[in-house]
Parts: sequence; C-alpha cells; structure tokens
Amino acid sequence: MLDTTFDHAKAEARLYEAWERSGAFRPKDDPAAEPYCIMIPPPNVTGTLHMGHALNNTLQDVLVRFERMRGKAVLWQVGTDHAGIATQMVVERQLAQGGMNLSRRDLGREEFLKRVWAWKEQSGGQISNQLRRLGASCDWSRERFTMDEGLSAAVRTVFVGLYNAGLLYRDKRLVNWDPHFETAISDLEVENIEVQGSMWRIAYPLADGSGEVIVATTRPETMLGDLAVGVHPKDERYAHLVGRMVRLPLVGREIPIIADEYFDPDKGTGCVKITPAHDFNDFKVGRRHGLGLLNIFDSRARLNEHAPAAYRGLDRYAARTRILAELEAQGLLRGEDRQTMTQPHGDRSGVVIEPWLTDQWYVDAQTLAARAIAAVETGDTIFVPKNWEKTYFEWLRNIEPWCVSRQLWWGHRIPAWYAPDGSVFVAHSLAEAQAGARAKFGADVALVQDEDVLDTWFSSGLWPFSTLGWPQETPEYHRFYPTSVLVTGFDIIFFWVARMMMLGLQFTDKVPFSTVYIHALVRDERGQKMSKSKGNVIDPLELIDAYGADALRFTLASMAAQGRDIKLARQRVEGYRNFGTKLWNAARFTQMNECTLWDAFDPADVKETVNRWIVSEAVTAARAVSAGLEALRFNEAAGAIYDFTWGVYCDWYLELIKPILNGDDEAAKAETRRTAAWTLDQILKVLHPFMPFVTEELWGRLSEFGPARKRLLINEPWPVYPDSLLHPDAASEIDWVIRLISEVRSTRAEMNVPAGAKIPLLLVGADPESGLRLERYQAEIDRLARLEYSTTASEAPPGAVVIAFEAASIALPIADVIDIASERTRLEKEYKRLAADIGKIEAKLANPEFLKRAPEEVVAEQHERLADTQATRAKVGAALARLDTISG
RNA sequence: GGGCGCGUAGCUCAGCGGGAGAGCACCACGUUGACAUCGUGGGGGUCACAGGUUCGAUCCCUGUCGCGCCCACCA
Repeated sequence: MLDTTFDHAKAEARLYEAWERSGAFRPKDDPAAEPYCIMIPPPNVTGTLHMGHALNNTLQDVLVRFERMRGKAVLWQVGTDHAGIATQMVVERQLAQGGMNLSRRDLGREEFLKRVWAWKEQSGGQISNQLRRLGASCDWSRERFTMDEGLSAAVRTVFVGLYNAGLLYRDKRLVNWDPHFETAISDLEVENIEVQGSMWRIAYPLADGSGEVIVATTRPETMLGDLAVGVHPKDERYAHLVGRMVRLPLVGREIPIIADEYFDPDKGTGCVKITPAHDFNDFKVGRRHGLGLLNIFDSRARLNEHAPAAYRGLDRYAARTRILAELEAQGLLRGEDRQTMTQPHGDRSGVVIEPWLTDQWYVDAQTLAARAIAAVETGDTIFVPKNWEKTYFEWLRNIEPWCVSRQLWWGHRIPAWYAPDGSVFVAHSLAEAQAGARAKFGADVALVQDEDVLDTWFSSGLWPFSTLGWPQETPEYHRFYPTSVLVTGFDIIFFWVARMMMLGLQFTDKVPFSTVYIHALVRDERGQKMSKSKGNVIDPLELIDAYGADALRFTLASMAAQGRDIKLARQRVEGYRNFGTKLWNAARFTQMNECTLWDAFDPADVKETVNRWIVSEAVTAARAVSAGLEALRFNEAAGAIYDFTWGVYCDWYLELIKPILNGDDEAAKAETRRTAAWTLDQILKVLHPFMPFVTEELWGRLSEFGPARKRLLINEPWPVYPDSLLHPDAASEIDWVIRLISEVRSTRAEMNVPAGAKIPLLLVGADPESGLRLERYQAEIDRLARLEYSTTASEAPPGAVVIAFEAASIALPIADVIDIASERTRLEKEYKRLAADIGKIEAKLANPEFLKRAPEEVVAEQHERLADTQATRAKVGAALARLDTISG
C-alpha cells in the first residue's frame, strides 16, 4: 500500500538510474522508426545548473519523452562547451588566489592548460549530474565536449574550408580589445552600458598662433594619438580654418584641420579630435583622409612608447587625470559637462573595451548570412514564436565581419602556420602546412603555429553536426541530421542560432534544425537577466531538494507561455508539488478500493454512464496534451492534464464512483474498478513527460496488486484513441449531475444550511429525464450535496423557497435562512445583473447583422445562453417572491 | 535613434474576435474511510487610457501614458 505522500528525495535517483539502465535514453534501433533529434544547448563545462538551464532542459525533456513514447527513434544529444573566456577566467582566478598570486604567464601555456584540463575533469561532471537531477533523459552514452578530438577535427575542417573558400581571412583593423583578458572579442561580447561621464572642451591652438579651436571629447587621454581635427565642410564657424594646422597640446605635433560630411556641426562644439587608432569612426575618417595610424596604448591599455615620455606606462585613466590637470594648468581646458553616455564593456571582464589595432582572423559573415536569411524566409527553418524571425533577420542583414581569433590559451588553436617570411599556411595539420610550405619554397622551412585560439562560438556553431561525427559520414549523422527542434533562449539567437545556421548551411547544405523554439528568460524580481556574475541566481537545485524535480519541471512547463519573461514564484512550485501529492493520493485511493488493472480491459466495453464519461474525458484530455505539445504550447499541454487530473478525475469521478464501489452491484463495481485503474494509467502516461518521477513510481507501485508491467513507463507507447471512445451522451448526463450538485452545494452554503441538515428537493420540472436522473444518481448526489428529494409537489415542505435548477426545482426550508434582509439584497442584485445580461443577449439575437454574419454555432450558443440566463433569473425571481411571502 | 515585448483579481500569470480565468493570498464552513501538501463555498477586475475596424473587441489597427529587453559608430 502506498504511503500518503511521494518521497521524491528517496525515489528520484533510483528511478533515474532505472531509466538509464533500461536503455531508454538511447535512440531505439528500429530503422522504421521516424528519427527525432534535439541538440542540447551545451552548458559550460565548468558551470552549474541555473534556472535558465532548468527551463531550457525541462522543455527539451518534455518533448523528448513525448516523442519517444510516440514511437520515434529519439536522440537527445548531450554535451558541454569549453567556454573559452569563462573557463580560462575561473582558472586564472584560482591561480591568483592560490597564495602565490600566479598569473597564467608565470606558468606558461602548457602548464596552464594542464591546470584547465584538470579543472575541467574535476568540475565537468557537476552540470551533468545536475541535469540528471532534473530528470533530463539525454543520451549520456553519446556525451560530447567541444574540445573532444572529433569536434576539434570538425573545427579544423571548417576553418580550412572557410579559408579555402575565401570566407575567412586575416586582417589588421580595429577590434574590440579587452584590456583585462588582453584579447580581442567580437561585437556580440561587448555590452554597451549607460554610465555617468563627462565631456570636456579642450582648446587646440592654431600652429601659427593666430587663434584656437575648441574640441569636445569624452576621452581626453586619447588626444595623445590625435592625427587631425575635423569639422563639417559647410560649418561656417570653421570654414576658414580647413586645411590649416593646429599644434596638439602636450605633444606639440602639428595636425591638420580636415573637413568631412561625417562630422556633425550640432554635436559637441562641432569640432572633433581625430584619433584613428582608437576610435572606430576616426579609423574610417582617417583612412578616407590618409591620416595614418598612431597607436598609443599597449595591450593593457597603458600608454606606450608613442606617448610623450611623461605619460608612458600610465594606465589610461591615470593618464586622463594627469592630462586634464596639465591642460588646466596651461589654460587649455575650457569646460566640463556631466552627461550620460554609453560605454562599451566586456561581457565577461566588465572592463571598458578599447578599440585597438591588431591582426585578427575574420569570417566573412555577410556572405554566409545570405543563405541563413533565405532558409528562414522560405520556411526551411521556422521560429516559434514567429516574431523572433524579425530579430534574426535584422541582425543578419546588418552583420559585420566576425572576429574569431582570441588571444587566449583555452580553446581550439588556430590551424594556421607562419613561415619566417610571414606567409601563412592554413591546414588541417602541421604536416599538411609543411607540405604547403615545401611546395611554395621548394624546401622545408620552420613553421610557427598561430598563437591564438578560436572564439568559443566557432565550435558551438558546428554543434548540430560535429556531435554526430561530421565531417565523417557516420550513420548518426545521416539518421539525425538535420535535427528536429532547437530549444533555446533568445539571448543566444545571435551568438549561437545564427552561427549554426550560417555554418550548417555552408558545410552541410542543410539547415541544422527545422524549428527553433525560443523560450523566455527566467529573470530576477527586478526583471534583470540572471547571471552568475551578477549574483542574482535562484538555485533550481534548492527547489528540487525542497519540492522535487517534478514540481519544478511542471512549474516551468506551465509558465512557458510565449511573450513574457518568467519571474519564478516559489509558491507556484509548491502548488505543483501539491498536485503531485494529489495524484499520489488518487492512486492510493484506487489501491484501497482494489481498482486493479486488468489486462483484458477494453475501454470500449464499459457500460456505466459514469465510466463511459470518464473514458471520454480522458481521451479528450490526452488529445489536448498531444495537440499542445505538437504546437509547442507547453503551458496548454500542462494545463490540460492538470485540469483533467485534479478537476475531473479526482474532484468528480472518484467522488461519483464511491457509491458504486460501496454498493452491491458487483458487475458495476468490477467495471468501475477497472475503469478507474485504466484512467489513472492514462493520466500517468500523459503526465509522464512533465512529471516523470512520480508517474514512473506510481506506474511501478500500482502493479503491486495486479498484472506486472511489461515495461517502464518511460518506454510505454503514447496513448492514441479511436473516436468511438468519445461519448457525448454520457458527458452531457454527468455534466447535468455535476451542475446539480454544484448548485445545491452553493445554495446550502449561501443560505447557511447547517452541515448535518439535508435539503428537501422538489422536482416539478418539465424535463422528464430529471426525475430519472435523480433516481439514478441519488446516492452520489445525496453523498456529495446532502439532499433529500421528492418528486411530487405535495411532498414539498410548506413555506419553502423554491429555486429552480434547469427543469427541476429545489425547495429549501426557509426556517434555516438566517438573514432574510441580506439575502434579499443579494438576490435583487443578482436579479438585476441577470436582467442586464438577458438584455444584451436578446439585443444581439435581435440584430439581423449578427444573425447574418455570425457563425451558426455562435448563434446557437447565444440562444442556449439566453435560455440558461432566463431560467436562472426565473429561479432568482421565484426565490424573491417566496421571500416576500415569508417576510411580508 | 531603430526594433521587440509587456501593462488582465492583492501577488505570479493564462486567456489564439462571440458568456472575464487559474494558482497563491484572503473570508466562511468542514477533520465525511485517498489526500489538511486536503475539501466545499465565497468576496475581489471600467482587461492602462483614447480613438478606429467589426453585427460583436481583453483579443485586430492607430495614438497616448507607464514598464522591460535587444540592437546602434550619438565627439
């Protein structure tokens, strides 16, 4: 016999192990089965499970379990990402805190990488174990890591392929430079943050001493690298100065005043300093005007040897302070305005990004984007919800070259080798590069490999096919690529989704997935993105410990509606834990009532109305769940099974069958027991994708007194029912009973009928069925609503209030009504409201346009509604009349 | 500056042109042989505001206000 609650803490690990041992997580080996594949967005190998992971993987697991039960050969490809900067950052911090205050350079590349691998080995299992805690049924036997040999080979193949196709090149230009990590980063890794800053006005004297111009800048320290001053050609204030020279303060260099349409007369003073090596716009202007480049920063944004001696070695902000002081002293600082401005920050380091001139590798993203755009335009890949396509298009249509090299050590080393003369050989291996060099030089030359590694997202972008063995033609690749659905958050549409589309199409000629499901972000209470660096993370594991994985999963699935961020409420998780308990106790009830399974049971054979009704309802609910999941409407699917389980099966069915189970009709009793057990089984199956643990446990435990289960629930086929199991007649009859009981209950409560007292009921209805139904359901109705009834008017107690229920009437002993005045007020209010409702409906039904244009079923519905409302009003009116009789 | 989204019950949110919903919270009653992690009943909403389209608008369109996010080279 079951206990009164499900002990999730004890059961979850055991059940998970049983699933894994059964082989359920691996795709079934049936060539006839339709393949279904989801690629996990690989979490950082050294990361921990946060709420975003919990949501993301819950949704994937719901789909995967659903499709597996539907008989498909399901592969949920799992693995982790090496997460270049993030991981290197963690290990560097460990080093720095290790007592010796070591930097990675102190260790050297080889030793440092050993440490990173050691850290990966040590902490890499954590995220996997946490996914297991969540119940994720991914195929661990195929777990991959972006720096596995196979995936690394794919990276090299793609790099060489892009290079040979002319889609990848080395270029010297300004990049976003992170002075903390001392590496280039891509545009996407830059966060523009609004900060309070200043704009200073600085006088630059004309070289001939005949005057000065005032430039405005937010970055005075870069003036040491100024190569010109710019004005708009039509700006009358400065027209006469164009072509003349100014003497750069503190430096003494003479630089020209140039004119360019780019300069905005309305901004600042209309006169701007040009620093081509330290500003993206100035770089372009400088190139147009042949100004050259003067780099004044080193890799840590300290002033270098190109700055005047007094400033060399200073940090950029220290230099700023000193420069402002010196300008002030010389009387050249002409003002400071406080203002808000956006400043670029490294998304990992948090420091201000410096535009810096370096050699980097770039991918020609614009060319690759064309197919990625077309594939979504033609519907080869669709986004759900669809509006994300706009975001995707917008970004791809304005895409800039993708800087893929990073001056880090942790990652895929760039497969490019340099000869002493600087010529480059991009190849799959050193040997291949050497062969290339030999062909070029006619002799062996010493080659040095590029020191840099690739952007983490370069390898992530290959994930859908590299994990399947590409570039080798593996059976898995042929079977599961392109994949079915990608489930991810909108925050990585650019980082990841777009890159997979571009690289997938380029190298496989196929879209990597046919559907992209974009879910909301789980945010903190202020609507901010949860992230480890902000420290505002809610720990899903703590919720799992407290309420069980099922409760957390169900919460997330039911909140995965489109269009709103998720702010997680703890009480909601608790509510769904209670749902699990409710289900558990329903199962306990069936056990106590010997509702054992019967192998030969056929739901088509049931005779009792209440049983035909629940079969019909179960079919309807299961279909709603299927439809919801097919449409990726997780909240609707979850809602459908929740409502059926609690609101229909527990609240009504189990209550209505109690009289049968306690009665003498053995045939009805046997049928009801079997139906109750069968229906519960349907609930377990349909609920399983959402709440795998409690359903699996019950699936096992419920066979204690019946036939043994053939297999674990996770391996059960998803229920599909014929339409013949739908019974509208039974549905309408039980619906009548439910409404009668609800009505009586409500009346009892409102009229303060004492709990023990029974309500005399008088039937005077025109519906000849009413009496029969009442007779038929007497036991149930009496039990649930506690009423007595009579079928003739003469038996009604004298002085009773008559309240109509549909065609029947209920007579109540008025003596039990405590406050006639307040009851009267209430009824009058109700009476008026109903009159208004009736007016509205009648007006609608009298409107010829409505009758002409509205669909037939809508008109019929309104007629029904009118009749219902009128009947209710008559009932209330009668009650009012009786009140008058009594009190008057 | 451009784009996306959101404003529905005290709170967290569903609602996909035709009678305003759920969970929690609140109030009352209930310990009835599955379940107090429960049951029954109840109170509570000009669906942000203003126009428009429609026979009919919480839902579609436009505008306004408030909030959030993304993108962007605003000296």
